[in-house]
Amino acid sequence: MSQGPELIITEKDNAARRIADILSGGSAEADRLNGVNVYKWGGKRCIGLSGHVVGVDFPPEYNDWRDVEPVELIDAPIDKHPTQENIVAALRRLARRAGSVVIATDYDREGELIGKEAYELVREVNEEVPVDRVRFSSITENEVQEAFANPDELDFDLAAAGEARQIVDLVWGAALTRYLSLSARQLGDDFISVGRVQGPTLKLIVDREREIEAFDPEDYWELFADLEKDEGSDGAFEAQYFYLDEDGNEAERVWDEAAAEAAYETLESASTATVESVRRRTRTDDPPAPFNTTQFIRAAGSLGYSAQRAMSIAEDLYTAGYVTYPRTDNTVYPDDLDPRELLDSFTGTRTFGDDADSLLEQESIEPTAGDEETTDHPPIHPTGELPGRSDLTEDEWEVYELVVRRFFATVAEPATWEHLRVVAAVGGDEDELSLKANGKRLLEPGYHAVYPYSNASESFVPDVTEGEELAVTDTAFEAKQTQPPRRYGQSRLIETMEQMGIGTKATRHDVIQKLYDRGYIESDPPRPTRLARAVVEAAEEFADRIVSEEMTAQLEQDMQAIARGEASLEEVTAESREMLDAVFEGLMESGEEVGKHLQESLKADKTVGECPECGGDLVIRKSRRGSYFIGCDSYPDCENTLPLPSTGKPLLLEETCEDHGLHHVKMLAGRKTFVHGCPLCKAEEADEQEDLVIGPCPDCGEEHGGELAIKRLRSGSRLVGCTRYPDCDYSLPLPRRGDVEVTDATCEEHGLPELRIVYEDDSEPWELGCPICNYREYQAEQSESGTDLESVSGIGSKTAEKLKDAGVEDVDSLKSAEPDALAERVDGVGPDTVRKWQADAD
DNA sequence: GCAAGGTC
Repeated sequence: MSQGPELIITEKDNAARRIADILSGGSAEADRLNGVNVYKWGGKRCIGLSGHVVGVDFPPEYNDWRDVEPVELIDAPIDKHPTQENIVAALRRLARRAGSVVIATDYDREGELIGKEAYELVREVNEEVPVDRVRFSSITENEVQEAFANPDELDFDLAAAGEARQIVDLVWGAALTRYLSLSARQLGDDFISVGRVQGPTLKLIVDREREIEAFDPEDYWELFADLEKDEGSDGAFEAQYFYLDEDGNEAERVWDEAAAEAAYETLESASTATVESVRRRTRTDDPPAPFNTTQFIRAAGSLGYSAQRAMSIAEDLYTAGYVTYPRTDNTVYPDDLDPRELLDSFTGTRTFGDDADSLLEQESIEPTAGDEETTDHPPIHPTGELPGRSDLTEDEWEVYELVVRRFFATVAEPATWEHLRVVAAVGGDEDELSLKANGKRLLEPGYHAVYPYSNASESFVPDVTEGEELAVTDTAFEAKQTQPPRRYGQSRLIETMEQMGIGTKATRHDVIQKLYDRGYIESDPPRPTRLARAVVEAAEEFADRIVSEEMTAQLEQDMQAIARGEASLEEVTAESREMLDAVFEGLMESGEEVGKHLQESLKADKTVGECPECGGDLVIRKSRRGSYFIGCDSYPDCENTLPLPSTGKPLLLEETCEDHGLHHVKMLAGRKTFVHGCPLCKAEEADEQEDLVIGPCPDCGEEHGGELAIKRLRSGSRLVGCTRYPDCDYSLPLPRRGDVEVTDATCEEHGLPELRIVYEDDSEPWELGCPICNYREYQAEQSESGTDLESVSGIGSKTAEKLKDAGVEDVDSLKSAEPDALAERVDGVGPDTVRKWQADAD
């Protein structure tokens, strides 16, 4: 029997802490090793990894994209190397003296692989130690105790299935990405990527855009009448004309204009309608299933959160202990979730107390269940540990409330509706027309009472009886057109990816973000760029698999075969490599074609329009200082340029300027995004507008007689600046939006008039006051707050709070912090993470 | 500097 402590390895720190807590009965203490948390009690140690701590890649001699032919990557060796050095080092140190090891990573395929990676790291330093595997699908007392009482073995076949995926993804992704990037001469930051998941996702978006463009609208007409039970009563309602089509189905759209007009003539001349039938039905409306990641993102999406933002908030709420793990496919609550106990934790609270009480009054509580029951994690639900209102930001609170209320909904009663359908007729025997109205009344609100995000709107139709005469008080004849399909929104995209089986709960939202980062999509809902179309077209012609969902479907089958022991990793990856060989044979034959097409599309994405000076192309360029401007493609023969605003990244809109034919420009800058419009119009407006002098320049007024003036720049921005510019560059900013008015009031300190900003819409004018005082106040505010830590990607509100506790107040102090020392002070944060933040902040 | 999958 080996001596030494038992070492428990989990997939993440959070799980390690909770498992240690359960197994130790609360006595475990946290210690830090290499900046990694280790929980200790009795003869046990528990450490959390950070997902994969080793990664697959080609050896360094394959690193140079220019030196290595992409095709060579197909049969290149693949190495595994630590990617999280500090965690790997800590694990090795613990493993060396461990008497036994228990792998307690997540209960899914990737968890098995992560477990196997940990196993190999253990074996490197300790050949003898026995290694067990435990499996549980939620970190609760019962499940964890049960799992540790019945340890199992690692499933090496299942892990091999995951490894096969890693290899196939790397080989196809890297070889094709390098090929496309090289052929389009796009090396560096702007490389052109493809992959098994991003490919089909991008094709989905491009295909939809193709449908929209190919769409041929059709005219149709719809007819409506307002009916009233008794004249002057409040029993008025709208009814719509319908008829039975050739197949005997009810139809409302009239496709023939003459027929529509004839019907309308009858309708318009009718003064009464006779009720022909009344049908009343009671419908139950079942409460929704528990949240998996996709449905959570969708619900948060309807509150206005992007997929990325929703997940980031959920992550913070999870880390703080308020909600369960947010990455899950499961829509069935585990047996040991006791709804009453969880509801109990909300009683007496201001926001949720009343609803929790009313739910607890139900005789029996039977939570809803969705179709997916998985072993990974429970559905997303509140943990029962409640945040105070001031512990969370407004957004966090809104998302937290959504999760709480979704849980409430899943344990609430169904709603019942009364549907009332009335059919009435107008006209005589010859030209009789049918009108229908559908009313909806909520009889029992059920779950809607606790879940206001669902649609519970009623539509009124009064109580009428068969044979009753109704007055026709108004009629409407509406000419309409069929509409093209809508672009996918982010949550629809994620739902569709889930249906197609591409990506995972933890990656789908990242894939969408990647498409934005690569310049494939823009705006929200996302719209594909020319480059995206060219990439999809090239793939369709030469490497169809990489943009087809089939690749994932096939890989999924192969992985299952490996997991069952019916196929080997070697067989599957060898077959995949052969297919990629065939793809490259086709690409080699195409010569320069693919690259040319990609380059043309890249240029089209940047082309604003025709240069008015030389007839060449005006394109968006980036200056050496990193700012954007518009320049002529014929430079240096033509030196025409137009400035762009200094904030944001330019995006060309479809819309073009009527005067100049140039595309309008939108500046993307997160919440500060705005439409700049035609860059030439902006420049001309600035040239035409006289500077308006408002007072002496505080810098050079006395000495040189400089004066301050309200100026409009060719880039579209406005400022108060010195008339002696460029000899004097004194300036004060002015807001982009609204008209600047000069008031009669004068600032005594600076001798300048006070300014007011008035807006085109009716919103309150902004009394900006003296521009010098205003700017001074603005600067004071800025320096007080510093740059917000949360502006760094990866830092949420909870982490920001922890950093502040450790004395790091803003981005500047984060940048100057010493990573190892900071990691020691902040729970759950390693030095590598700090370095990543520092890099992001730069 | 490539992918996709974990996690932060």
